[in-house]
Amino acid sequence: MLFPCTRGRKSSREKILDAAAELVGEIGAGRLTLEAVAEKAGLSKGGLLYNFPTKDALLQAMIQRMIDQVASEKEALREKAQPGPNLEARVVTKTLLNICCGGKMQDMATGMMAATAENPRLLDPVRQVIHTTLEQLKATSDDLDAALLAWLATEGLSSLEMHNLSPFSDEDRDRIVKAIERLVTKGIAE
Amino acid sequence: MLFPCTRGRKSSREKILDAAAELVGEIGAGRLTLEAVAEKAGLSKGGLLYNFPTKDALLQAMIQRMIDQVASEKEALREKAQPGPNLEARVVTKTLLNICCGGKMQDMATGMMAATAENPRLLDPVRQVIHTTLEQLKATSDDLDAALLAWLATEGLSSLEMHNLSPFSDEDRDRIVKAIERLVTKGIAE
DNA sequence: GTCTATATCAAGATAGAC
DNA sequence: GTCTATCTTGATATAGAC
Repeated sequence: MLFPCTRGRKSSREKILDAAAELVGEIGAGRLTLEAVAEKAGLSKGGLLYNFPTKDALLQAMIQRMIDQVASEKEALREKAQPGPNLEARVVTKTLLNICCGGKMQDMATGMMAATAENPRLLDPVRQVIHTTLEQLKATSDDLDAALLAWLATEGLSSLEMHNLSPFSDEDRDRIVKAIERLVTKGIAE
Repeated sequence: MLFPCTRGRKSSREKILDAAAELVGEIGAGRLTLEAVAEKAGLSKGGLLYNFPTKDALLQAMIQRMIDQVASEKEALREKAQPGPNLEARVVTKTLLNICCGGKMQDMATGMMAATAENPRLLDPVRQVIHTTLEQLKATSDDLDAALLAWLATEGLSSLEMHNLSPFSDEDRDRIVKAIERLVTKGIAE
């Protein structure tokens, strides 16, 4: 996804995407209205619609930004990754745990939910990413079972956190993250 | 959730809930309209609103029915479960794999998505169930790490399938289910 | 590039007939 | 208990001024 070179301070585009992501978390995906987004971004409805001609365009951009963020986090982690077994799986799980679940970047969640609600086909690019991830895991894992389970457990945790359904305390979560690491390096017991 | 004793053929209520669940899968949660539900259920909008005075009431009933289905499937499986380690975790994962992911009962998914989109607070009862599940796992698991990971992996798979994001073939899925079973009985390797 | 104003439309909900 | 209007609201999108 290309867009004009906007060095310096945040472009309207970015401000709008930020506002939209926050809003979904606050009021729910189904209640995301262009007017509310415009207000939160400090813009009028007309100004918003100059940047994103339709609501679908806005949602699509939210999804794409999320995908790009995940991809770049993944690249960064791949640089620093220790060699060893199930490398790809370790990178994938750590990426998800860093971006989606843990931090402030719950845009991921919210963007996806908004898109799903509005138009399931907007998730097609995500489908593509997930498909590719599976291919890579299959091609490179030393212990595929452990790799898949670690990946799925991460997706599970991330999914619960997305929907604000996570029952885990900080200590619980810490324990889980460590267990996932252990699983992906040591495998399932005989 | 109590409702009138309606032996014999399906009550309007049930037909409406079925229709709503199917519709969400077909057209997306955000496009679930009362009119569409009414039509699919073979009713008019007025007739629908007699049974469920508001859209929230309809969504709430969808959620509750889903919770009840999961609970009763869980009870059934608990009866038949083999004694052994991590029993609760085995019951929980098998329940999820049977109900949510595998079969025809994708109501679960769809109901949840519709509710999330419309009003995140409608998921409160689900939050309660998940919280209780965690408590039970903590109280009864022989190997809590393995129990939690198996549960989360199941949630992850179920979440992908919910959103139609699963990249797994039937063989893949079979392999994963077996791996989850192995994890929950054998644990993580040392 | 952003604003105001407005057209258009569809959705949820109500009232009252049958 | 279900139907057919009808009301009301609010959301997307357009047109054209600044």
